[in-house]
Amino acid sequence: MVTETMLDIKAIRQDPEFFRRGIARKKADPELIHQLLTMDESWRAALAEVERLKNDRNRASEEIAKKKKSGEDASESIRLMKDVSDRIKLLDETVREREAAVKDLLLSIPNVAHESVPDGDSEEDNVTLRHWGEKPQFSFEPKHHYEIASQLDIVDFERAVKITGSRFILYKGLGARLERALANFMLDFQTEKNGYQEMFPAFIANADSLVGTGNLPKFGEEMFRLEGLPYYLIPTAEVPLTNYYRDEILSIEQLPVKFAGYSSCFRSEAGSAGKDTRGLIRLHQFQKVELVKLVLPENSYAELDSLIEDCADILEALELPYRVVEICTGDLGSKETKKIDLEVWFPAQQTYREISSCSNFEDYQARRANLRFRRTETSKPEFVHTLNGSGLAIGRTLAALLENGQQSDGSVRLPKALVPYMGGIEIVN
RNA sequence: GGAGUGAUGGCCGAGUAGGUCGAAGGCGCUCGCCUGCUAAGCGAGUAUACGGUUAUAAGCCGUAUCGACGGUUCGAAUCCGUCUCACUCCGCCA
Repeated sequence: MVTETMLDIKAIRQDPEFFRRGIARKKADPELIHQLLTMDESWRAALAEVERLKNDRNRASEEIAKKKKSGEDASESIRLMKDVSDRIKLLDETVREREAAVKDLLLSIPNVAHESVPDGDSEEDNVTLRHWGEKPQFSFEPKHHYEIASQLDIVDFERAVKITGSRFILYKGLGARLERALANFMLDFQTEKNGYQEMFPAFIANADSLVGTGNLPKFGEEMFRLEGLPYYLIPTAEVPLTNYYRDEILSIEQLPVKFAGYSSCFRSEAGSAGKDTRGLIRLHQFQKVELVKLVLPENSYAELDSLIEDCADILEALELPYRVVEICTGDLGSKETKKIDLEVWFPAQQTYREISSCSNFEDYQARRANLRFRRTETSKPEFVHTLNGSGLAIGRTLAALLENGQQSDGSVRLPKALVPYMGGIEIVN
């Protein structure tokens, strides 16, 4: 059963002050905690009352059964219980309403950031942790990736708009080959070198799965929904991979689970009109190799570090300069406790752009997706911690390769690691 | 898409003239006994969630859960309705 619980209500009852401070760091209203606890109390009061009535009813039912068996008259008890049953029906409704209210409030409360996350108000306050690689020097004015792609005729922007619409593209010739080569290279790398299990999921997921990862109910407008069906195009392979063990209890030997999944990703990009409208940066459909880990709670921050390394490995193998950026509390999503972005260098724009995002959700998704493990055969199930990171977004990787590898004659030199995947082609021209 | 069958605990599998059924039995598993070792045998235990009590322990009390949701009833695994899924046959396709 998928729950819509986000945080542990028991933990909040236990230490409300901790959560007040925690959500204040994320720029949410600390008063929410008070509202939550008030509603929680009234829910529990109603629950206790209705459970007491049900207890009465169960007892009376036993009595009635006995009387009937021995031939006594039970009509008086039955008359009394009819009244009790009616009251239960009404109170049950109250309990349901208050429970729903508690869940709504819980959903509006963001996950508390890890103590190591830097304070900040916005993306301005994110902290660059390190840089890797030499930015390429050009003896000419470097072109934008979309200019290069158009001139080499490896991406057809105009006809893709005709066929589908804006923010869709079509890879052509060596562009299509490059897209395929990148997918194969990334999957081979993550499975052979970094020990992930390859997964190829359906690109459509049901509502329960999207609730499990936290895409629903709050972010439904960012996804494409199939008309008349409770199905959505997945915004990332994180959805099917994280939900793979939903409602299951794993044994401790199975952890950590490490999945690498290739998929198309569909984003409606509602509210991003006018942003990055050219090129491969912001599309309704792109391909990505996603890494997902299910891990022991005590290991999740070490696992986040290694996840970042696994993603950075790809950039290094592709000889792309990048930097590592720690997201501050004000820029952190409501679900993550800590997030590190990898940003790749785009010479034409003279800027770094996000190409991978690695996050720890602690037990946020596990709680929603009911993803648990047992330490021993007889111990109580506990929630795992879930993490994911892009390893990597293929469209943006392809764009970065074009810009960083461009030469004065308009051709593009490919990194050595990719050449075997391109059937020996070193230069795209 | 058409026709039919089914859905019970970790697994298998009883249970429909509604009544102490959270659910017989078996397997598996855990602990103990026994046994040169292993196997066999003997005994006990073995779901989850939520609420209450409590030390945020154990235990105890209560409520709910027999695919899901809703209904009938004092009372539903058992009756009725809707849905979902699985399997078989036909059709269609890659």
